[in-house]
Amino acid sequence: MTNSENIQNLKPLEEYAQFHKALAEPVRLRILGLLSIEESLCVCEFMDVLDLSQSTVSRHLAYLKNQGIVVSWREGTWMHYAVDKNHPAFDVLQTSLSFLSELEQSKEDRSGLKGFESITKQCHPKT
Amino acid sequence: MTNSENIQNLKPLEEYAQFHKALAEPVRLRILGLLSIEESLCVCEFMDVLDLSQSTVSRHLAYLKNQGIVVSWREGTWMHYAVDKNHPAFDVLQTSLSFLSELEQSKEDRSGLKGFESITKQCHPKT
DNA sequence: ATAGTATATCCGCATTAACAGATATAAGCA
DNA sequence: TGCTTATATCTGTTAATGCGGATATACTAT
Repeated sequence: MTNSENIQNLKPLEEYAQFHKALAEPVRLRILGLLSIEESLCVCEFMDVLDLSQSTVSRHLAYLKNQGIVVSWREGTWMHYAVDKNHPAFDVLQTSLSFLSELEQSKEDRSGLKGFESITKQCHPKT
Repeated sequence: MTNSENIQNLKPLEEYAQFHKALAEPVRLRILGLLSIEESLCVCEFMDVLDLSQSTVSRHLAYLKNQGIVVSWREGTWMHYAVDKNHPAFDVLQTSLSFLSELEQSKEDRSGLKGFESITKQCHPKT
């Protein structure tokens, strides 16, 4: 029996690969960079800071939620997202986000978030 | 000026995303799992343990080398590979490999490596 | 019930990436 | 020099994935 015949052992490995795949996109890294300093954010905050369409942001957030990296909850019409501390590989995620926080782009994003908050606490209308 | 207009800041972020992309494939994770316990291995050892073709193993090793995650050197006809401790995100890699080492598949791969060594110290001929 | 706002999902398009076989290249030995 | 062995690269195929616009769904206010 070859080493890879035990399909049962492959599944956790593939899930772990998917975990890294979730972090393998600049957009999702930037989202996580923002979520690591803010308890919760809504989709339009991401839209503004990242300069991306609503559907793009929504899909990436769904991706991260599907991988169990973020949790979400709805308050009225607003969705809130936060990093999930119960993820099996949370230590890896934490180390990854520490490294991410030192990147200039991540600092720039966070500055953009602060600027956002100073203008309004609510989402601005779409234009 | 929007937050993402500073292309100079995006490059390190994209490189970091590529780093995670290198870890986002089960085959490459298994390769790194083996390299984290063996100083150096050659292509046919990977072929045997992973049950993959020579070209597939060679390409994945090239991918990891391109990302600066492994280093390689040639001794005669044999190539040797090792994890690169000088990678900027080595801490992240180390944490990732620690988590990986707890997965059953990784343990199984390492057992397969030991079995390989006990049979022969040299690569067996292709059949 | 309807309109407004926020979010989720679908669609078509374009790009990326993994696979093994075939082939090219490099090093060592007779 | 030619053969053997090890490794790198190319090729065609298949599958996966990101994008924004359009549209569907959910919640709130009137």
